[in-house]
Amino acid sequence: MIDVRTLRANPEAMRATIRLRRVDPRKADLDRWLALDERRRALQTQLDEVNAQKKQLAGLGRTDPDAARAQGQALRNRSRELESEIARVTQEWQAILDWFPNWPHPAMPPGEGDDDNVEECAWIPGQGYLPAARLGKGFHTAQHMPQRPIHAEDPDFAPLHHADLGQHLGGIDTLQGAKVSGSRFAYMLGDIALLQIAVEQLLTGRLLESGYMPIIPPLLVRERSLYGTSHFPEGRDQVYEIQPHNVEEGTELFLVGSSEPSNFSYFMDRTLDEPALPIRMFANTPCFRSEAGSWGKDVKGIKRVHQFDKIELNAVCAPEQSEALYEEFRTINEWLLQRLELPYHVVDKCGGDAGYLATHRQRDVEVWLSGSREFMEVMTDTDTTDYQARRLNIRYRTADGATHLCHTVNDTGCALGRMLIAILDNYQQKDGSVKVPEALRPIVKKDYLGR
RNA sequence: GGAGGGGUGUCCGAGUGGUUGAUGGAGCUCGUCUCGAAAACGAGUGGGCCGAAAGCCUCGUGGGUUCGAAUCCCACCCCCUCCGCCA
Repeated sequence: MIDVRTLRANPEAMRATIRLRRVDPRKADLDRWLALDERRRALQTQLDEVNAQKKQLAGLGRTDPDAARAQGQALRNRSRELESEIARVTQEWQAILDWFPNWPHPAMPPGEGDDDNVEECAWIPGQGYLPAARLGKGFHTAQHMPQRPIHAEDPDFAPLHHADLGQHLGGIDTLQGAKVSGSRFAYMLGDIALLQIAVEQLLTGRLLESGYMPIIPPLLVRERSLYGTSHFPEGRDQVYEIQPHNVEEGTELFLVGSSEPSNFSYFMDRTLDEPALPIRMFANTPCFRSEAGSWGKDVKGIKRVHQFDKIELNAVCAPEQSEALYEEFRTINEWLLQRLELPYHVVDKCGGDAGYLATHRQRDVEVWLSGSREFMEVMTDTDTTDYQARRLNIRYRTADGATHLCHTVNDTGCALGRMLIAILDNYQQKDGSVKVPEALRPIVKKDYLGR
């Protein structure tokens, strides 16, 4: 949610922002909102006056109740009319306000979709960063990326899709997953499951060294948490809604699609002391997504499934700290991919492709699948400034006693299922085996899977 | 699942219809005292809305009764205790 005072002062800037972010103008109906806002304030002023009179009468009522009663009834009726009218106006006012996006970073690239994202950097194992002159828009650097499985000892073979490779190795079973839970569910077994555990330990170790606080949060949350992080109302169809029959009547919970709402909600309605900031934390949790409307897309394998594990990085901080944390998260993302020796590029997301409404600025880290010759999103780094903190009511207190809204920054530390895809794809060998990345061998304790 | 108790400011804790946004204590801030600190004493100290001021809202949330609600009524949310069940 954005600050209504800033909005009132800059309606044309919001009109431009709605265009930049490609928000449906019927939902983010600025003109309607401005009219409602004016109406709302006028009504509130009237109500304040009536309330002030009521208060005066209440004082009179102590000495002369009959006189107070005579005048009071009319005032009460008037205040009720005003209250119900304000409630009606506020409901619509709020419903529109919910659809206004965060103010974008001045450098957020314009554009409609992923072809308009701007490449910040690209890295290839053994080569390092590509020169800036080779960067472009969208998937521009794909042409410079390896076109054969990069870690294959003999790259002269037709690479396998990760689903086939996983099945061949006996470590990914989508058929039994579908039998047990339906399509888009999978079992991961044995060495491939171990591979995931190894990635978890690699990253977790790094985060602990850097002082990140581990957090194990609830994964079933109330509506307010998802509304607070702005996953609602826009992404409501992407989560599972739980209506339990075996517990208390009327309980309504949602399975989180990311631990971000759970993690930030820990700080909901709290006022933190400034010296405690920034608070950096990470959670390794399952994530549940209904992916409604994506039928037919990426149906093979585990790229798009209803349940996957993810290490999430979150920070609650003071306003002047959020940009630095946004960069810090990127360095951790790059560190992991470089340790795993996976090629990738980082893109600055354009207005039309920059995730949820809370986004002030966002970048994606996309790993290159040298076998499949495509980029795949594995991490998203987002600075939401005070947008989420305002809805969640997360504040901090400065030394002079004043309270201000915090900023929140969040990043995918690692989408584990997709990282497995990247490893399988890039490390596959001619004989159908998969080389284990150096950094994971201490835990996997094998040089190859399937040999 | 059964039975009971309770939600008040940063915290503890009064208040059961009339200047109570709220007694008191702790904490915190400032001042006096002190070489300095502690102690003592004095003053201050929740959040939000509306350009400022005035004013209004806020005692878990929402409704209701009343001239007037923290206080009475209803619904919901949450917490605690005992029993049951369970990892």
